[in-house]
Amino acid sequence: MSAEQIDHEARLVEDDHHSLKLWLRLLTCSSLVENNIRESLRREFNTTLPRFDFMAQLQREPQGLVMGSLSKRMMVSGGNVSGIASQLVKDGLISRESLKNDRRTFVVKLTSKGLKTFNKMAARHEEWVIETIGPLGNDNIEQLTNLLGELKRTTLAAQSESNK
Amino acid sequence: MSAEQIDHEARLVEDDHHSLKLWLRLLTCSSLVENNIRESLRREFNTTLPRFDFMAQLQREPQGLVMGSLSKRMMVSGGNVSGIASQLVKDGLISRESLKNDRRTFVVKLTSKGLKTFNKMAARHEEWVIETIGPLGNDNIEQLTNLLGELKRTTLAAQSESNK
DNA sequence: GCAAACTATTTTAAACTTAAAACATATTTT
DNA sequence: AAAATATGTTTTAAGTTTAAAATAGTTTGC
Repeated sequence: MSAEQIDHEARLVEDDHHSLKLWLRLLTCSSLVENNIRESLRREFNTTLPRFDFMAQLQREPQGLVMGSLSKRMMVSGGNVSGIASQLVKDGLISRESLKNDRRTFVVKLTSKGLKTFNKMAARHEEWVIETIGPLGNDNIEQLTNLLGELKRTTLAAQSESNK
Repeated sequence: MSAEQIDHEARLVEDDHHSLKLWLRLLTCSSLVENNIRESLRREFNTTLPRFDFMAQLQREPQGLVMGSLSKRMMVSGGNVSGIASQLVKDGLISRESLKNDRRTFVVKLTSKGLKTFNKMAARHEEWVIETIGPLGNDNIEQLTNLLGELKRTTLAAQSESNK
């Protein structure tokens, strides 16, 4: 393992461009952190990142969210959100009920059990993240956050451009 | 869609910490770019990101790679790599043969058809990435790349720490 | 008022992913 | 030289994810 420390960037050759290098490094970093968190969630709470993410979205919207909105926030397909919701309902962590005025739409909310469970997980989650990212130092963290904010803006702009 | 522009960070509340914010933003950015690339690969070449990634690793190692090494580079399970390899062999894009001295290990290489196919895809891939990330500007790209390099280092360090 | 178009969600079928078990081969120990 | 252990890969079984089709309900245009 230590003999060959390798990852997505390993594919780079000399004349590749900076954008490509940045993209591969971005992918490397987020995979590294993500695999970390994913495994911790499984180990300590026997749950998955998507389920955690789903609950996290609800935690800060006590009035609940509709499925489509969750799909957009989580950036995954509607069918996926639908499946996760079914599981969480079965586990009693969320409620799902249709709206009075539009019976196509469903609103999902954390149950009180769901909220309690989520709070426990969120506390640990933050600890893991701080363990992983914290050593980078506050200045770097802040700079990185700002630059990624720029990247997010330009990426979204490029997307809406191509959807014209 | 434009009415509620939302993503992973939407879960943040005021007193969350900087590390957490950075992690969510990292996830947002890489999901944005990744979904972009993934869809383009499907649309234009009817292939997937894992298959592309697999071939990309081989492209710069003309002498080929063993399965375990690919698994590490791609940061996915061995079984996964094994499945992708089977597909690519079936499509004639890679060859897979066992070593003389150790018949447990398999070396996979791009076939000439595989190389040709990959080169076409890689050229388009780079265009997509440049369209997406390029607008950020060279200075930002370079800074971001460096900072992510730091993050990569500290994350790896944190990991080897916890594996002691 | 009713057909057509649209919207929100779920279901389905196929592909992907994983952890763990199984398999095949190598190396080390006794 | 067995037996035990280690290594590299594949298979398996279960879960996840997606795009597309299906379903259900709503709105619009005539």
